[in-house]
Amino acid sequence: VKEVAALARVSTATVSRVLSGNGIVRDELALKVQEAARKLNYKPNRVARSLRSRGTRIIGIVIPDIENPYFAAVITGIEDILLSADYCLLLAHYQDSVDREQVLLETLHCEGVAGLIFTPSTKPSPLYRELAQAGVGLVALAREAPELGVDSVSLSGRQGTYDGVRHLLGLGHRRIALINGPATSSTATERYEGYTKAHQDAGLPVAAELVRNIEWKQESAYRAFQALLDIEQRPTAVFTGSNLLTLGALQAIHEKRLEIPKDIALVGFDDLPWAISLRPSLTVISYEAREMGRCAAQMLLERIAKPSRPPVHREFPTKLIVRASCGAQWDW
Amino acid sequence: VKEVAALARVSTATVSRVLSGNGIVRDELALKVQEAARKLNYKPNRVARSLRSRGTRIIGIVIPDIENPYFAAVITGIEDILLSADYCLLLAHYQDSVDREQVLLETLHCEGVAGLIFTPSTKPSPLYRELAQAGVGLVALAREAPELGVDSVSLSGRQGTYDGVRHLLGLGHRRIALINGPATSSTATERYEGYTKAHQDAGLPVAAELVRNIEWKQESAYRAFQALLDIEQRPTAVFTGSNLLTLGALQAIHEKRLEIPKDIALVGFDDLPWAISLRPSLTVISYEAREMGRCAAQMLLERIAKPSRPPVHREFPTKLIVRASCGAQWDW
DNA sequence: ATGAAAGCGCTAACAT
DNA sequence: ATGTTAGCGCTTTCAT
Repeated sequence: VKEVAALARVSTATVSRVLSGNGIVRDELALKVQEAARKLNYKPNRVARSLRSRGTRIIGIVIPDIENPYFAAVITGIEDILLSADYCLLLAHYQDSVDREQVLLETLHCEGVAGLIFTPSTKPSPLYRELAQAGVGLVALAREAPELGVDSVSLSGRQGTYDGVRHLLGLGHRRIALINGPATSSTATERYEGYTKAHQDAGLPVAAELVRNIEWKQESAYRAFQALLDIEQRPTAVFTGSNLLTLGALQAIHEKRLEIPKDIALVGFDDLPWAISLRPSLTVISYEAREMGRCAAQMLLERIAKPSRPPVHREFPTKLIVRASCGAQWDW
Repeated sequence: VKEVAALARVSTATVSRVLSGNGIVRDELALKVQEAARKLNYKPNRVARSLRSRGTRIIGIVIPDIENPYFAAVITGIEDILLSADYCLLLAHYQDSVDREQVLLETLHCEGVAGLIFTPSTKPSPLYRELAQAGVGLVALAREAPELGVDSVSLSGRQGTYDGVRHLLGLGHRRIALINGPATSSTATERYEGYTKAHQDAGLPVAAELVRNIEWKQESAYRAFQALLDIEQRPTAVFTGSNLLTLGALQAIHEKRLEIPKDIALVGFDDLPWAISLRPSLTVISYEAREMGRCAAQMLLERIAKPSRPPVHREFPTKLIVRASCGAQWDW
């Protein structure tokens, strides 16, 4: 700063005012400062700025699984908004590990992030509350965290599952398997509720043996569905609770040389690029992941600007995209 | 710090020494300090630390496309190493936009990152050089940047493509299409070289009209391959230069009701979870993306520890995984 | 509207 | 081995 100040023949304070956009400076001087800064190729040191002004321009992104294209899309949406607001993104990818989540949250705290967009693991760590109290803006994503009382952006997984299962029911299926995440996961619970409700509304019972709670992993889904295909009264359709689970179920189906949708119909959560390239193409529950990211980012910005605002919630709708795997249409 | 120092009845310097692990302190005192810190729930302010010690513990990750699962896997590998070395990751995802890359690099510079793992767009921005001169450790990933003279971790895309194409050639195919990225991309160039070499080694000519350079996008691949399937002497096989391109080609093939591998055989770059769930399962060129990430992170750590070390390069091998789409085996 | 000066929370250098 | 002190590069009072 000093060099710039010297070159522009002003004080460091003025330089700061010009470059950070705070305070009022005569256009004439401002120009001189900018020119000097350019001439010296001066880049303000953000660390020093953060220290002095007691606040960074860093937002932490806390997510369980970045290899899930869904989260990748969300991140892209977040960037759309936050980068143009001159924030940068600190990635806290905890790889489905609660311990790791804990450690990462502590680091984020130390780094003094201005805000956090987070998808907590099963039960949100108490650290979230601590961060909130420390004045860090929080927005919960995809998984609700009502106990924290923070802004949230979620997905109507219940309705989505309901739509998918009802669609299968409407197609005449009476034994519909549900390959779902762990019972401890709120996401999985939602899916289960939708599944149950669809049966109830149709006046049909749900068969407990057709519901499987497993890890959100392809391999687990593969094994679970293998087993399910071996039971006496094999299901005639399956609803899978996420993209990875769909892939696992698919593996099991192929291995048994079953034909989709003739032998078994399939509807899965999450639409992804490969869903249309599969044969048959996949009937899925789709939603605007990127849009959700944008929304969360926007909320965070507003929260930072107005910390006292009462918490806001927004639920994104899902959409049933009927393709071939459910058997409702013949064109693959 | 002061409060901790007061509670432990030592100086702030001692507190710093204990908590940052530098300097020597009597165990007795160290314990007292740690206890005091815990009691006060004290978290050192990393911003202040960075300012004073002239160096952050932040590493920038510069990548073109986070929605590509390949990059997501690389990031996971990077985390494996860097998080345990107490670094955090600043995500600079430039979404295939050169302008965005530029802006992000500037931000990273201002944030004072200690190092950078980057996959540059076509021609590496001069900012990389600037960063290197400013003492930031650089490791190039996936795309070479020989002009920068920095450490690099790359992939033998040439050999991989060679293997894939030779495999198809060996199966008797003589008209093999190549769906490739833009000619300006070094990745695409490599693929092309492998493709050409395989033909040369087999004493076969390459038909220029079978080679298509397009954007790394599913939609582009779809249209390109649609066109390719309409030409007079239709190709009997196709090699796709990346996962997204494979998906696009698949779409075109399905649309024309062609059967794989009978009507058209397919081998593609990148192995992904869905490759085995497709029918027929995909023959692919595979490689250890996560391992590449680890390697890059390791290199960066070494570079930071020893800035003067001559640049190191490491090329990861690829592996041809023969499944069903190439027609070499009957079991799907 | 501008400048002078203080100080953000730490750690490094120096002194003991 | 520990304490004292200065200062990292900026922004923000407080004067003027």
